[in-house]
Amino acid sequence: MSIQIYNTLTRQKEAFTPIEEGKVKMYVCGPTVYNYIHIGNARPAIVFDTVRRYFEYRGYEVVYVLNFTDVDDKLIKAANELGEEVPQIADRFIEAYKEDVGAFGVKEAVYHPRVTENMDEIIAFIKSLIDKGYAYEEGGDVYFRTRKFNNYGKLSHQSVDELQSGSRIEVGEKKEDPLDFTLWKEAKDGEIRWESPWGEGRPGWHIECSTMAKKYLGDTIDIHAGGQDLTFPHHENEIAQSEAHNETDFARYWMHNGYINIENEKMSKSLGNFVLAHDLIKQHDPQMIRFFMLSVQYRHPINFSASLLESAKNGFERIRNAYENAKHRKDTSMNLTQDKDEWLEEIRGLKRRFIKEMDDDFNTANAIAVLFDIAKSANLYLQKDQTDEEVLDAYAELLKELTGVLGLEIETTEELLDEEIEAKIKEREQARKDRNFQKADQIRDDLKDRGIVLEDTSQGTRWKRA
RNA sequence: GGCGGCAUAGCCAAGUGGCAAGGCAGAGGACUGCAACUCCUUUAUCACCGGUUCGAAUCCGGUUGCCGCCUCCA
Repeated sequence: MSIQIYNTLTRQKEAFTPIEEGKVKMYVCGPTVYNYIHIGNARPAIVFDTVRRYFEYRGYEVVYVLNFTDVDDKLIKAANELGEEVPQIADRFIEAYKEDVGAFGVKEAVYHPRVTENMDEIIAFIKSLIDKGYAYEEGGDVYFRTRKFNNYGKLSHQSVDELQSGSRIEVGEKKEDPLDFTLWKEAKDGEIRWESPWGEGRPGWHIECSTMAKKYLGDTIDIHAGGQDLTFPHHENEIAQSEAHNETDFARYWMHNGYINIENEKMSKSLGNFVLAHDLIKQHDPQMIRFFMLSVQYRHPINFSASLLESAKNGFERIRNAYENAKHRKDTSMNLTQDKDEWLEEIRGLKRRFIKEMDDDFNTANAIAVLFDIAKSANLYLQKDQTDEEVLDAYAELLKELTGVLGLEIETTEELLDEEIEAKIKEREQARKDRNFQKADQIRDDLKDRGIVLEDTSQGTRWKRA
């Protein structure tokens, strides 16, 4: 069974077949780095990181490219407001992006190209489009001749005429046609600029992705991904540019993630109702946030609220508990062989289910449901009077392996306790033996205040961090 | 106006023809010195109306409500 991907281009799930055996060339539209990212920006980062991890789990090499838009109108505006230069701002927020997204367990891309580092390629790309008649220069700007590209609208499933009727016609535009879009923009006074055959200026937004995808991945890539709102016009324009230029298909599979809503309203920087990832990870376990995001199918919208986060926290805790319980029980486990094989077969079956769910368009919601079933199964096994080390290991390893595929870190207690706390726990155990429960409870309360939660099991007392 | 999405238990959320997954919260019980963890039990006329079918949450037609894109946006 192969991996199925819902392709925006065809509006259906398709079996994934790579261009090159065993390799996935994947381009994800990255952020414009003029501010900290909000959690809506974090969703594609997390979702497509999970896609990447799953491909890798299934044995593919993934060439993962995520670009940074480090020059555009918003950056220029931010620079003016803050009294800084564009490159300074870009550098700062690229670092912030990597830090925030890293907290969510997102791996670094193989390539993180920046617009300003690919200016020669971008200019050459535009020049070639002009040579082919797909673009024209007008007063220092360069525009793409949209109607000349016959397949325009194939991704968003709109005809050029329908788009035309809905489009705004700006007064004083230099465009031949309202549907044409900017490839190169003439610099205004004081704006950051690059030399070009059309005078000093900077690239339009869409051209960077076409150029950098080609440079790092080739004329045709396997997967192009981004937020739903990029479908039109951004991705549609990329297709027009790239296919006009390369004269071949640009991307075989297009993936788009749904929005995050706040109070059922779209969150966006322009609406001002956003939650910055940077702030959120100070208040909540970022791993739990990732778990929350993956608990919904990536194409569906997610509503965001404190109570939903609380619910996710408790759910994630359940999976972590099962893992810790299995590991803890192992210390006192005996090796028994009677029904070992049945349990190991059960464990293999659960793993197959996880893979089956992920194969179906990365259905992380169902994959997480399987994680809960593994936790339940492990907990049931742990109820037995006697357990087998191999089975306990198999449960713990499976939980670690599959949470890892989702980019979730299940380990919570790498740090060892200091001696004082260790001594307190021993002291309490003695108190319990002496049936001095008042003292025992006192110690437990004290440690709880210090963030250490104690649990008494039939195999002895164990602790975890709150 | 064009294109598209969504409506499933108190909440979240899977499920595209065959007795409605899973989680959170609640209630009751077991275990426990008490807790915690865990286990067991427990809650759905799948927005509405009509149709196709032996059989529909799922397919078709219609209705209502909410949302997105068509303009910078993940």
